[in-house]
Amino acid sequence: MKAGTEQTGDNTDHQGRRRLTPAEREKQIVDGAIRFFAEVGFEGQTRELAKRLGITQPLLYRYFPSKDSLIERVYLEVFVKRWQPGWDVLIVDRSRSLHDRLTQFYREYTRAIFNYEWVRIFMFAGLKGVNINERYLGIVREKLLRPVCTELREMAGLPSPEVVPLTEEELELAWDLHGGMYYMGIRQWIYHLSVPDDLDGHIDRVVGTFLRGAPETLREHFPSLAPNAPSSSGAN
Amino acid sequence: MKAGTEQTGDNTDHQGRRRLTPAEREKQIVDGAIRFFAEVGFEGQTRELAKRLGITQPLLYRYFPSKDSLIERVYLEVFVKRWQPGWDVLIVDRSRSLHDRLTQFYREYTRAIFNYEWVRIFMFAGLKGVNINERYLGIVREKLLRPVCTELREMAGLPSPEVVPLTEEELELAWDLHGGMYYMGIRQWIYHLSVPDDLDGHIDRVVGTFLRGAPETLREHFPSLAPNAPSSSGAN
DNA sequence: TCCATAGTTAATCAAACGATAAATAACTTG
DNA sequence: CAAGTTATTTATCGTTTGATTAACTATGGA
Repeated sequence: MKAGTEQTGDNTDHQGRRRLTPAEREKQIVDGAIRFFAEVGFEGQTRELAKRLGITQPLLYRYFPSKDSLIERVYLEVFVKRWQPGWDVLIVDRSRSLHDRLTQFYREYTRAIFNYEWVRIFMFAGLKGVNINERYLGIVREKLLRPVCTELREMAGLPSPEVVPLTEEELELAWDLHGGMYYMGIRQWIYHLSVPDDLDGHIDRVVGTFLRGAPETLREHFPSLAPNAPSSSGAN
Repeated sequence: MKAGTEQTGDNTDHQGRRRLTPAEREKQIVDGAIRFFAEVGFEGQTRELAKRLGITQPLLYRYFPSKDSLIERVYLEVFVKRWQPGWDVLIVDRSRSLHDRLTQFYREYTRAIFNYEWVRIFMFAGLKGVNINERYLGIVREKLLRPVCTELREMAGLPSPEVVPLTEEELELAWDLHGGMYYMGIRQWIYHLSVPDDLDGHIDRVVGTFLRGAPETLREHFPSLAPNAPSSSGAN
């Protein structure tokens, strides 16, 4: 096994030492880091990352002063600008049925974030206790769940939240809808289970099931506020 | 700062070197390891674990030949015997309403597994790619979701799975119910968000919403099999 | 053709980390 | 209480890992 010429590294042709502009190289490192950390978690080693990128470890430190700063950059890249402004208006557009709106929203939403990198990095961040999750889920609550609850009030013929503030119980019902959807991503990218191949049809059925049941649940939850409310408890 | 007597360790009185029976010590180590790994993940260091246990690091290696074997033991302890046999029969007990059964099941189920250790270790295992998750979720699918789908068929007045096999789409609907529930655990123990304080009431509402909507969804999904089926598409 | 600089090679440091061997002290037994 | 067993500690080894440095190489724009 003793070769006359010492084996040079081995990866990526030695001559292929392409010289990228700093901007290109930085992007390449960040993209590679996203994929790498999504796979192995943030304890992944800089040497291994460099190897996968086909560059040397010291070069990483030419672009990022520390591993932590690189991780910070990964967070930024993955989570920023992931909530599309159009979604805000979509949810509250009463010219369309709530079923239509929610179906379209979740089709776009799942397409936007149901991918290996997003789901896993978000979970790693949560387990690590980074504040990013709470911030992001705060957006989900305010821009999605709260509006959905408002629409459900309307659908159920109940007073608007401006008259009777939303309760935690209502928000929890909306969280349940959202959680059922997101759990698909977890099943797929963390538990390695199969998920619906007809995603659009599935979303349609889930939203349909929810919207068929939720208004009645809400009326039960606000017996005194329901339209033509039975004064006390009404049997099924 | 130079003390005459070298400071001895610092934790748990040096003289407190209690000598436990091997069984006691082993249990103490396993319990501590569960809590420790649930918090920091399996990359947590044996020195830190020992410190928290108030013992020295080499002692760990008297009870477990390697860190991996300790982790293996943690898996065993956390996941074994977590599916209670009574649940199997509860789900299919047609002397009670499906609403009752599912409500009781999820009350017991969440009480059994919605805790810091279970939720986090299960997630860490999933991210690490251990086979344990697939095995456990296989049980969930066969012992919970499939039976639930069978009961939904009955409820919707559709043929039993023995006549018309369950479709993936139906199972996905059941996964959605389950996922919505489990997402509560994730929100609480991984994302550090608040969850319903009235858990029983919440479960009741979620199950109610689901059962109110699912039968109709199923009938839509099997238009030709539905009782008094409208031959083609029926408008809402 | 020149030369600024992207990138490599190689070596190394200090701290962290899994694991081991030898020494020590707590408990048991006769 | 003496003797033996073994739970636990002390000290340490070998490796990994984030981070740094110095010297060298070669790409590609002016």
